[in-house]
Amino acid sequence: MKTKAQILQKALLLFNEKGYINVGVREIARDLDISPGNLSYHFGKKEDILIALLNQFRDANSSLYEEYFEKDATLSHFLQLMKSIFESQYQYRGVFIGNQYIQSELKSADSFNYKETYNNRVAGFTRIFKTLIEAGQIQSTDEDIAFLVSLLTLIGRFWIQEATLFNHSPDKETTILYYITLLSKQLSLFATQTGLDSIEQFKNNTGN
Amino acid sequence: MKTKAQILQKALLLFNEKGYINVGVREIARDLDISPGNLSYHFGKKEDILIALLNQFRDANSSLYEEYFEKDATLSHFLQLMKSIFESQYQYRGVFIGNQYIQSELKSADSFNYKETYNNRVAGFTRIFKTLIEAGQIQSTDEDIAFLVSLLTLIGRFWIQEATLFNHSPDKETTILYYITLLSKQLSLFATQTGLDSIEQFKNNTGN
DNA sequence: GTCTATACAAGGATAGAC
DNA sequence: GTCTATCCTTGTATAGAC
Repeated sequence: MKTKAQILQKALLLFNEKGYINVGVREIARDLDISPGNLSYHFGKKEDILIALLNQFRDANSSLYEEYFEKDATLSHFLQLMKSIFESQYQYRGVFIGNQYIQSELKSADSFNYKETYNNRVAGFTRIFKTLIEAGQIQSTDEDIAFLVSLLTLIGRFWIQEATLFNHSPDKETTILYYITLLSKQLSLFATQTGLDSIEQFKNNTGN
Repeated sequence: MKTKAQILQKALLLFNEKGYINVGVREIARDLDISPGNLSYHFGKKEDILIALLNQFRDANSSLYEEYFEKDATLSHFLQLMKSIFESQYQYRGVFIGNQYIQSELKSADSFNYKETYNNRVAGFTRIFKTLIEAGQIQSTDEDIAFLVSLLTLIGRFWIQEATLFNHSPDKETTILYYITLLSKQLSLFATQTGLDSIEQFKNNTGN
């Protein structure tokens, strides 16, 4: 295998293990028994390695999309497509998890426990939805609640990253409104008539 | 204001502007006209600043939750809560956007255009959903499609981060299944009977 | 074209003086 | 509490061998 390909392979392996931030160029070179200078020759900057991996990932995805479009348009095929993409993402997870440095260094330290924070949030949301059901605002089974909670924790944690990364809008208000509207829409799918009225009321209040 | 508080304030300002990775401790010290050593005295490691900011953020949120629980359980109040939380997150965005280093350094370089990738993904998903409607698999308005696309792009981009950060499961298959189930559930909310059958078929296939 | 050796700048962290 | 001086590591660039 060419040196360039070897570098990419080893780099991805290490990124997946330790996170992009925690992998040094010297470490990659040492593991491959080449000099750091050689690495510089093939990839000028460390980030060029990241870009090359991102492009590899994107190319792999393109093939998956092409395969999909050759089949019938069914939800089954679509879910198969998504599953393939997710597997591909898992393979390249090191390049997506930019803040894995947080995970690796803070996780063990009891300074800030992400797992615990996550569990607390899930518990909090679950409690909120149960009372919303009791109050006749939404109508849903326990399974629905679990689903809603999963979705809301994910949106609640990562909307800000999406907004920044893809630069939805430079304006704070517009950005937040976009994601709150997303939430409203999702909640309305499970809302009773009373709940729908309440959502409308919220929209009118914030419209002012 | 105490030096410690000043450091936190200035650090957050800089993190929000340039991203955690791109802010050096020397820079924070210089902006405050104190020595790097003094900064080290108050926060042993750079990450200790991050942790302190995360704790500040968490405390601010706790108050918001408490306020919410004092009110009636309505969707309007819940959405108000979420809006407040989002505003708080926006204020602390620098500590959440771990991979802002990607944004700031790759965005201008035409090496990997995130914005373009995002737009392509949105266009691709929109196309897919339109054909799924034509095929009688889902039933939804244009607004519904836009909503579904927004949600799917967010999930599709950040599920891997959530899974890693919160350590849902150490097992690849279980993790992917969890998020694919989430997608299935979301799609089923807009699926026709034919579509629901197709989703069932997918589940049976992957169950083997 | 490919690679090694080496130099340099910048950043995080620490010891010790005041 | 605060500062200076210093150490070590990391990313990056380049001269020169093959």
